[in-house]
Amino acid sequence: METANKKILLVEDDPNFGIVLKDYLTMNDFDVVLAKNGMEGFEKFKKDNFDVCILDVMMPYKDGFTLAKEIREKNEHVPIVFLTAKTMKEDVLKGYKAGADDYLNKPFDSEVLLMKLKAILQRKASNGLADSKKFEFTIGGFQLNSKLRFLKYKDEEAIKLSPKENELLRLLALHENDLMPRELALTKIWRDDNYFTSRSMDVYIAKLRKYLKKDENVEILNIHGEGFRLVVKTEE
Amino acid sequence: METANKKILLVEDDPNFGIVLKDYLTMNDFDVVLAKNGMEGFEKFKKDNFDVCILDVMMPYKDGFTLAKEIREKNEHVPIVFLTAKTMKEDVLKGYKAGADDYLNKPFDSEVLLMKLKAILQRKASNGLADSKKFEFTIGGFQLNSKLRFLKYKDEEAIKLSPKENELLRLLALHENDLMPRELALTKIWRDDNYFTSRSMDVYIAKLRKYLKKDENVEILNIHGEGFRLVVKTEE
DNA sequence: CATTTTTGTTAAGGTTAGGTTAAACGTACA
DNA sequence: TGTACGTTTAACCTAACCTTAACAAAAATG
Repeated sequence: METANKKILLVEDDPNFGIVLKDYLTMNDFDVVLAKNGMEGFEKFKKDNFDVCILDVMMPYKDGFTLAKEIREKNEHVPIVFLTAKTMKEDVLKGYKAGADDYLNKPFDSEVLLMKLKAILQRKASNGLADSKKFEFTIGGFQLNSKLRFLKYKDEEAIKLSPKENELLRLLALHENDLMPRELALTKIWRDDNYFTSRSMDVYIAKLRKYLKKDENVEILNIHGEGFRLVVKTEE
Repeated sequence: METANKKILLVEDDPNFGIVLKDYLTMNDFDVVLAKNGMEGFEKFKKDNFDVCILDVMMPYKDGFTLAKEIREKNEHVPIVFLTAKTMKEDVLKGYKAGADDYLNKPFDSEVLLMKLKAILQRKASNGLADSKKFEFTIGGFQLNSKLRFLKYKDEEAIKLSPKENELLRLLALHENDLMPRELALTKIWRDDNYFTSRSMDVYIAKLRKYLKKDENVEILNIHGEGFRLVVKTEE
């Protein structure tokens, strides 16, 4: 499981409802930042990294849609959920156009909100869009702890990873089953993209392959000229 | 002509409702393929490329969630909208887990559905999934993943494609059943149009034909002096 | 129907990217 | 000053990729 709580930006102008909802979410292990209007919401958004934004539609100074558009300009992927007083078709369309991920009509069942949040976060996570804060990975029969830099296969003793081994495997894991471009690793880990750093990376790929050999369902494939792909075969 | 209608796969077991909804969507400039159950829906999905899938949740043989999972295995990105009879919390969560993009409760306002579809298509489009970023194709019994550069026939092991093979097949797929002008491939892929590049392209056409031989309903036809045409015969 | 042009196909050749191992290098630290 | 560790560089080899050549077949041309 993930250790760090997910961060939510909640923008709601009704102070009573805002505080109740904030407390409810906090009780359910979210870190909540509450803003009283669109203006304040945008300021707070810029100053932090949020996993989800929950925006009331009807607000003074800056309504939810306008705020959503501004947020989208800063961050293309952060999930946005709208809260609205009643179902108005125009609002629904407007919301989706502003880049909404979901929609809730007030009054709503708080449990439904919770489930939607969980589902959205899970979807984003599995889509690989998050996260610079992810340190623990399951790779087939392996457990990678990227903070403590070790790789453990089933019940065997953990293998210690060097910084480069660790970062490279972590990048691959973040892109599991997808392309991890050569250039990405070189710029992120080696901070330079030339012939020698590239060869160095190949050496590390070889090392990782050696470690991962223990599980035949895990392998690092090369996509010629593009990069590498960490594949985990899921047998039936 | 890039104004081709968007293609929808509609899977709905109630024949009356299915036909009415299909007609309504057709009237609104969508191309709709209707399937009566999950089984049939999956068959039809495999045989074509859709822009959106609308799935009823409650269906005989194969329910909407199972179908959604199967669709996700073939295509990671196609938007999926669920139709469900009533709001059941478990279903909402299950749906999002299966990779839903949206959710509608029956009975629903048909205009709302239209708007959601438009919004979803727009969102996908603005997220850069236009022509230039489309990389998953169904070609008869084949699945082409143009990002990861592989071609998979049914459940056989994926064939790796070289960059040129991949781009060429992708261009052909983008013009499925239509002319893909020689000159287009040469300028887009080879960046030069002369005798030698043209011969090189012919070599690649031969390679692709060899791969595609596995499915006798798929072939690359030559249009003398013009270009090539990727044809997928749909029997029945 | 002979000739030219275009396409189909296979194979050889050259070039570059990647796989792997080992030695060299650098730095921290005992 | 040496040893331990992480990293880079070198070296050698294989695999992947693309082009070119060569010849055959098909289609257009006059």
